[in-house]
Amino acid sequence: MPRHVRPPGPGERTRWVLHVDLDEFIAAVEVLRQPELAGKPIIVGGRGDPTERGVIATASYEARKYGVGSGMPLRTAARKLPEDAVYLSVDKPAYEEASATVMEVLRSFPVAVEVLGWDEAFVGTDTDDPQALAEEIRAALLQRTGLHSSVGIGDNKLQAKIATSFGKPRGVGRLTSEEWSDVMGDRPTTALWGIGAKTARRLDALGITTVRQLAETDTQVLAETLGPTMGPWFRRLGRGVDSSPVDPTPWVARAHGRETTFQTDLEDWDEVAAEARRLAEQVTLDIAAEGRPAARVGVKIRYTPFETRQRSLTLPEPSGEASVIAAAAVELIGRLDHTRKVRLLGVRAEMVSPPDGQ
DNA sequence: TCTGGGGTCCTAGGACCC
DNA sequence: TCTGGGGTCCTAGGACCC
Repeated sequence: MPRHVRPPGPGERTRWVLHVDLDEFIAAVEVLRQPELAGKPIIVGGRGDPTERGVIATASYEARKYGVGSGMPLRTAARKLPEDAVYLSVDKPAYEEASATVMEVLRSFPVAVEVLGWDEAFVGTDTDDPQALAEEIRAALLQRTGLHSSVGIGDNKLQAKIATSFGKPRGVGRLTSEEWSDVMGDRPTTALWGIGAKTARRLDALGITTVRQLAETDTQVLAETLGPTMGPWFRRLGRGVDSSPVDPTPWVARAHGRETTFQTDLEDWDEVAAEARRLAEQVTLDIAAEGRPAARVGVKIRYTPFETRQRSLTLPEPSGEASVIAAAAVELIGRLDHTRKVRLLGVRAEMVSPPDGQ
């Protein structure tokens, strides 16, 4: 396979970037385990009970025909879907295992692999035939995991990521600097990876609605209105420019958190504090597994009516003790508005930086 | 009876020090 | 009696992503 040359080293820019994205990953893993579900509308999310509070993690393509998708409340989805729809709870270990195999397959190619999540990764390569490599990767993934995927080809990560959507499902899309302006120019700014609804609204206020307008806006103006870092970065997004290399360095967690949504709102703040202690213990187990103590502790509260608040503090000294983390969480709970009802509670711990060399 | 759970990164503003 | 300006740390909050 001479055209794939050699694996690029860490931090090295490659000629091509491929973005590999598994199709309906979570639903597809469930079908592998229960083949009789194939072809049915499948919803994975929450505890698998559409009468409970919870949202969709993944909907199968069959289910998406009914207008449901990721992030939609399960109760809303249940109203749109037919009787024979299947609701499943989230089985994290199963997806982690499937994901590990997927990444193993990618790493078996002479490329740099940067993992983005359970079901997607960037691949950096100097091959002279990215299309062939993309097809080879798709075939290898299907053969070795039974899972279908889509691949985007670009000159950089930003382009490759967007290109994948042009290939979905089960195909290969392409978006390079040469095509950027023609393909992306008239699209709304939200078509860019990194611009969501809130930022789009702020850009709108500046008279910027399309990718082309964003690309042509003066850097100074963007820096002044959107911040010295974000402003210029948004402009680069608009131009399809992204110089960040595919980084194969293993991911190191900065923080761990646990949160729960209560099926009925909590009004008793003693119960909220008790729940915070319970979550703090789970977080302590998570960070103990990393082998690094917590430097900061935070809590997140979602009230009813829907409103989110966060509080955090720096510990006097880093600690991996459940009692210390729990006490900090309870202290932070004390700073919140106890006249309100609680629908969600989260506790998180930011860990000290890993020893040297990241 | 809408609106999860896991994260990352950036910014504004105050405190504090020199 | 007046009180600038730079640097750093901390808290709160927000945006975004999968």
